[in-house]
Amino acid sequence: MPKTTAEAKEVRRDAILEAAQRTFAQYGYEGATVARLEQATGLSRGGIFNYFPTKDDLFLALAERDAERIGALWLEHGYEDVLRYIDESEHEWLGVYLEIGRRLRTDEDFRERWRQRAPEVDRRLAEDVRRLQEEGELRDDVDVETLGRFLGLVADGIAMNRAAGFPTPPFEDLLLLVGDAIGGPARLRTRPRRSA
Amino acid sequence: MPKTTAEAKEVRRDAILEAAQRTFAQYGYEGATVARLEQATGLSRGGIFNYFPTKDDLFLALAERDAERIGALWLEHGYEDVLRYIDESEHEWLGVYLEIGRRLRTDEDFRERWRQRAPEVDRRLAEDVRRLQEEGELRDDVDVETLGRFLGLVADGIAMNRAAGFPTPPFEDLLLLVGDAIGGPARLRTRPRRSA
Amino acid sequence: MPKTTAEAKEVRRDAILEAAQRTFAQYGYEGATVARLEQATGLSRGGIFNYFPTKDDLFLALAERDAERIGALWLEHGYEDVLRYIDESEHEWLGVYLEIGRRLRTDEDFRERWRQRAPEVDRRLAEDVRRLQEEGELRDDVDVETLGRFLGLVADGIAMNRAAGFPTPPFEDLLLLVGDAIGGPARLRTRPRRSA
Amino acid sequence: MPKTTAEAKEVRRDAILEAAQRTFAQYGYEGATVARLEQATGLSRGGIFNYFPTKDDLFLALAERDAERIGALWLEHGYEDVLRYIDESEHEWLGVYLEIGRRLRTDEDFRERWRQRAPEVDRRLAEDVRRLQEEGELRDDVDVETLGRFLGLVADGIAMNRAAGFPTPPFEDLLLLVGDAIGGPARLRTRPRRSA
DNA sequence: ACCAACGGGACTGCCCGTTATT
DNA sequence: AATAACGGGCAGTCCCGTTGGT
Repeated sequence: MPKTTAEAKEVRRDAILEAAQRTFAQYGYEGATVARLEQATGLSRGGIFNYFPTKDDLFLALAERDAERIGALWLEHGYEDVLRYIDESEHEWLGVYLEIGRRLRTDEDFRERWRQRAPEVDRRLAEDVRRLQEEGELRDDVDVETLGRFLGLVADGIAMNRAAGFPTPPFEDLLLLVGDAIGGPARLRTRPRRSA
Repeated sequence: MPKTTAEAKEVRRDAILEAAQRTFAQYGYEGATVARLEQATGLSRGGIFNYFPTKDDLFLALAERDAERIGALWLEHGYEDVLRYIDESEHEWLGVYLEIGRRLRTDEDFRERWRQRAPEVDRRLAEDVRRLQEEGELRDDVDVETLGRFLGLVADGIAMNRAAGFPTPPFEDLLLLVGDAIGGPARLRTRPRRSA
Repeated sequence: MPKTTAEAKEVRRDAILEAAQRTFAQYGYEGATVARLEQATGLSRGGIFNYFPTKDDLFLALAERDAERIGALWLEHGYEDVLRYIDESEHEWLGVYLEIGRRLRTDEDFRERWRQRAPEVDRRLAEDVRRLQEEGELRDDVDVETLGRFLGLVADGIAMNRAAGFPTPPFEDLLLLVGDAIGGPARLRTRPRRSA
Repeated sequence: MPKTTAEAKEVRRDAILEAAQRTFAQYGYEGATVARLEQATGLSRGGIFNYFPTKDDLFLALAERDAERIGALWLEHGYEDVLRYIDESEHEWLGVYLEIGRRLRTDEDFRERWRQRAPEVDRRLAEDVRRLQEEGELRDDVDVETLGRFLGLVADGIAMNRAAGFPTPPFEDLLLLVGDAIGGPARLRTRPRRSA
């Protein structure tokens, strides 16, 4: 008979993840010392490591959660909402997003663990982009995979700049530019000179 | 009379920077321990710290060098070559590029030191983009600053993906997409359906 | 009225001791972490610490139990059976035996607690050895205390070697050697050259 | 051009070993924390770990040094002097000797590393015992290997008891007993009753 | 009686920068 | 100028024992 119910444990776990999110984002992986994690979570070493055996595991859990969220957002609301989400995100959120890429670069073990993550979402994303192209929403003189990667790349670029505190383009303009980049074949873009 | 001439010293300094470049890129700032820097440079602690009082100073020098290079490339050959340069860059190079952004996010001191860097290049870059727009190379229904930022953002996105080892779009396609995004008002893009 | 009877409690306590025996023997005192004790006993922290307030107390109880057992064996069956018992003992058993000696060396508190243990058995052992000498079973040109200590010393030596996994002499040979070392005055040992 | 000469380095290394010897002996392997090693050596972490990459390596070096010393003593002066050496040894020395056995029991990695130690000495020891037997110094109705193991076993027993602070037999008596145990075939031991 | 969750201390190894030395 | 030795701080993690809870 456990001390608390399973849900309560889940709640606690999420609270830890949430606090860790802020800490990793603000200080980066190495800068997010266990002492800071303790402070952010309000728990002590024993408490935190009861849920995640290692700082690395904690980070990985965080990373997976974020990847899933983004994937779901894309599938349910389309890429525009993903870009908007990233654009509007708190500084804090993006830090972890970028740390994932960073650790993929610099940490071989992490790279391996990440590879073993469920690739289901990725597959469905690719499928979704293909569907868009077939429906004429996307240009067809460029490979659909290329279009998908371009969108991902723009998302990363937004994240990086926002997280670094640099000003990013107004979001509606950004959508316009991206739309013109990937837009469907029929769309003849004779844009009126703007009266600025 | 000094044992080595001033130029010889400069050569040595550059060699250190070059070796450090690889190390920082591969392991990230924290992962690039002084021991690894020793190994990469072939020098010993004393040798390195003789030229750069601190690991942090070494990194800052590296970052500034890179920023200048990119700026010069843009001014001399245009944004397309910048994108191409980044796209073709060795994995190693990009690491440092991204570490700069990261430290801007997570390290307040670094942020401050970076801010004091010569903003001259940035000003000239902005001016260059404005010129392009006036010459009709860029669309005019969107603010010129927005266009510049969009380009920067795409560059960052490319860097991030290439550095993480993800596949990036074929470069010519990428140029096409970006061109369509920011291209001039006269350019009516009636693209032929491709026969795939 | 208690949920379990006093005997049941004793049974449980013994089960814990038994499991702890294996764990201490295999990993040594420090290596026998509470986590491993949990696993070995099948209980949880609460369960264990309910019977023994401290890991240290658990070990002390174990040590005392063993000392008593050895003492009883000696008194009831003589030193030869003690040597045989040690020689035949499982690797696991001996570990604790040796850990006692070790902690006597390195841990002052333990030394003090051990000293307060009942010295009754020791006294009776000494008496038994004296009796043997008086009956002519032991040589009399050497102090009886010396003989007792020699036997103890051999026992320890056997334990140490067996526990370390080193091969020990065949037991019957061992008895022969020890017998010749301590044997009575009348026994003239004209040993035939063996035909090897 | 190194900071110090090679000999000076060796001297320093030995000084560390000497200090570590005391610390390991007094507190045992786990109890000999790096902090205590720092205090005993008068060096700091950086200093110690410059000579031995790991606490474990330090201990292993110590263990090997001791094993060699004992082996050399046996080969040059015979087993009697080995027993005497152990018997007269400082409490401090023996601790390490016993810790070796202990770690052989409880630490698999250590066991493996120890196995890779040069077995040359062991071979020569075995040879030496065989020679003694052939010269009639040892009894021949017992396998020579058994005799060697018996001696080792007695040595361990002495070490254990002395290190634990227990009184051991007077050394001359001990030699007498051991001599009678392993002594040559011709020696008829009709011992006179002593006049106590 | 027993359990999981948690607190907090301590250990080893690493890491950066300084210092004696050549 | 360059080296290797060294100092000292600190991070992650393990570990023991306690506490809230059933």
